[in-house]
Amino acid sequence: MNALSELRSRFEKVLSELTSDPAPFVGMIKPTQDATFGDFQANCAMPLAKQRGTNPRSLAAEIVSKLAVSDLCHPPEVAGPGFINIRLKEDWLTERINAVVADPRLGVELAAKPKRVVIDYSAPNVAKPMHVGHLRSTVLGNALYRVFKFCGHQVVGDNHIGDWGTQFGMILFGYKNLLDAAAFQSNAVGELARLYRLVSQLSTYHDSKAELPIAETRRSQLETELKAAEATKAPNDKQAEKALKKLRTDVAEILDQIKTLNKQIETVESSQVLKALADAHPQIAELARLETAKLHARDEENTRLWNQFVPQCLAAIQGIYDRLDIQFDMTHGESYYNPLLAIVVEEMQKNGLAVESDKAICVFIPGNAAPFLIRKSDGAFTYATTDLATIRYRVKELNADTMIYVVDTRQSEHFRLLFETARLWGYGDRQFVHVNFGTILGKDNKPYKTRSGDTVGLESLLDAAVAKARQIVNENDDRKKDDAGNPTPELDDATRAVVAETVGIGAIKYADLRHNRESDYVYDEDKMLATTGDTATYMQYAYARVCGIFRKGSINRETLRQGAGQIRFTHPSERALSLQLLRFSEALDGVLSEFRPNILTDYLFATANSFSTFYQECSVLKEPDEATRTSRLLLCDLTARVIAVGLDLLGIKTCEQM
RNA sequence: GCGCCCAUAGCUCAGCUGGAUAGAGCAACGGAUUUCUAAUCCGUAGGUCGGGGGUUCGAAUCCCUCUGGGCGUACCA
Repeated sequence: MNALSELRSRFEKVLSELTSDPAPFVGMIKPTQDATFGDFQANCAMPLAKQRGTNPRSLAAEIVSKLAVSDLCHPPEVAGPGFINIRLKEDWLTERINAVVADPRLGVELAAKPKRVVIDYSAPNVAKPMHVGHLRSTVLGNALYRVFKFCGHQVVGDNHIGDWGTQFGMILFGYKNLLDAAAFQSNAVGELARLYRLVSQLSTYHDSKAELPIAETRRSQLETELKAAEATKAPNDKQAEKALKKLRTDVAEILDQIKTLNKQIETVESSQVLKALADAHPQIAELARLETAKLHARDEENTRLWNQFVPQCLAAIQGIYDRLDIQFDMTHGESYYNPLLAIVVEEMQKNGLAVESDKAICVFIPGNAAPFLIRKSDGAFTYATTDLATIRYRVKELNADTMIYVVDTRQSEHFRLLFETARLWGYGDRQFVHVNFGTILGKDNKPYKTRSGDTVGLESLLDAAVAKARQIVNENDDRKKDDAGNPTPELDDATRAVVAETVGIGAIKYADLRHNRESDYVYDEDKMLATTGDTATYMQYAYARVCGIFRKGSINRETLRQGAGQIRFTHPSERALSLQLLRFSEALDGVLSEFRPNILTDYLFATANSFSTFYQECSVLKEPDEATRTSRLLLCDLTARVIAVGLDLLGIKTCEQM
């Protein structure tokens, strides 16, 4: 048990005498923000005194007097308006840290009540190559997957790929009408991706052509309105001021839209080849939709092509997963649930949850303006239907009690409606969580795109980061010198390549995980691969430095751990590092209770920092006193294990040597 | 129009179930190197937590309001 939960359980005994619901007050015991107040502080006396109408300081004193904690900390002190400050005893700390040395789980207990969790993450579309938009769901979801698993929960990682939608119809249409057979022969997936882009581009072109005049009409309308409003506006009329502002924004927006439309038209019309194709296929969007419908209706040819394409696309995606070290327990795409959809809709209509409206079948949830649409007016099902069928499958077949969706925050409304519908449908006893996250932005603070406006492919992103990492690895290794100042590079070419891959991929993942998931963040390669600061590299480097100690001292870490040596404190940095290492499980608890891996990145950064300070202050191999040397070696070993396991839980790898 | 989210140091961000002088990293400035890997460490400076009001012993955190931004808004997922 970690120090925090130990303290909390001791406090709970006392607090339960003072209140019928001690839980929120127990939660007010936290690590101190400022080390001068000790290691932990309890803030519960003030609010509890308010509740009981007594004096907070004397209540704090009363709590302290009843508290049985003399085995683990110094007598708690009451400070300020009623804070209780706690400093752990060295004896207790050394006992705990030595226990953790012998613990392969590093002091993290398995969950007492394991949950049956399904985590739905990554979910790319097979029709198009993975791009920057898939990064967060993949990285965040996999980190949560790993932490849940490590903490003893039964986890199913499910990749709910898009293999059944409109996009696939575009591929089918493209394959039948626009195929470059030679290209398909040499690189099938690449050609399918090109076809998707092409069909998508051509149908956008026709849409834009149709929309442009409408937008122009709207523009002149708005501009007229704006002029009139400007002319008639009385000074100091706040209402009119506001309306005017709104009009100006509207005009700016419509101009922007017209610009986009013109650009899309221009792109096609500036190319003779594209223009000819566009003219040859005026109904392309509709025909592509028809292909989708035929697929759904089990058309023989489309089914055959689907069976041929999907495995190839999946194999291509798998290449990226391998490189990112991402695993799933199952990959059930949308197609998997297709047979269940009609039943779901029928059932929901029968029990009155869903009704027909404008020829579509909808679930109306009170308090929500938009209905939850489970069948379109043309008879096709939507992703809402699929998601409902998926919930039923996960409950019935996988026995899930918790279902986690790692999906962009822009889909919040969908999940609110989905979860509410699921509750009405009879799954109110299950926990549903939308682990939402923000957008990855470019340096212009707009969604990250290439200069020409295309989405950025994930593969090229990885390649760029790894190439940059390779430069850094080269520079660093070439800089190494012996005492006489002669260069002594340590890494051969193959090793440098491995280190670069580890550092480059780690940098991307860490940059994603360290931010509060709900915030948007700016993708900045220079920053994530900076050789200084809060980056994966910093922790990977700390780990490599520890490994260097063992390598140089020819020390076997297993033997060391099983020896009779003990960790003891001879320097403040040893105590600080030990306390930090003992907080590992607190960090993991935090990740799971809030679904926030950034709590773990914070912890690991603080740990590596703590280690770096210790490393600076305390020599290990050169330490003459053998007991102290062994103590420090044990501390090094434990630090390395915590950092390596912690990074592994984030899906980030380490190198013995950098 | 309706709804959701955001605004914290020069920059990028933590902190948000209310708690002690608001924290990191980068950048700036000053120090540490006969190195167990300086891809490091130590220190200094930098903030009316967007503005205003309210609740409270106490507010970056909760409520109201204003301003500025982002996103979503029934048949794409």
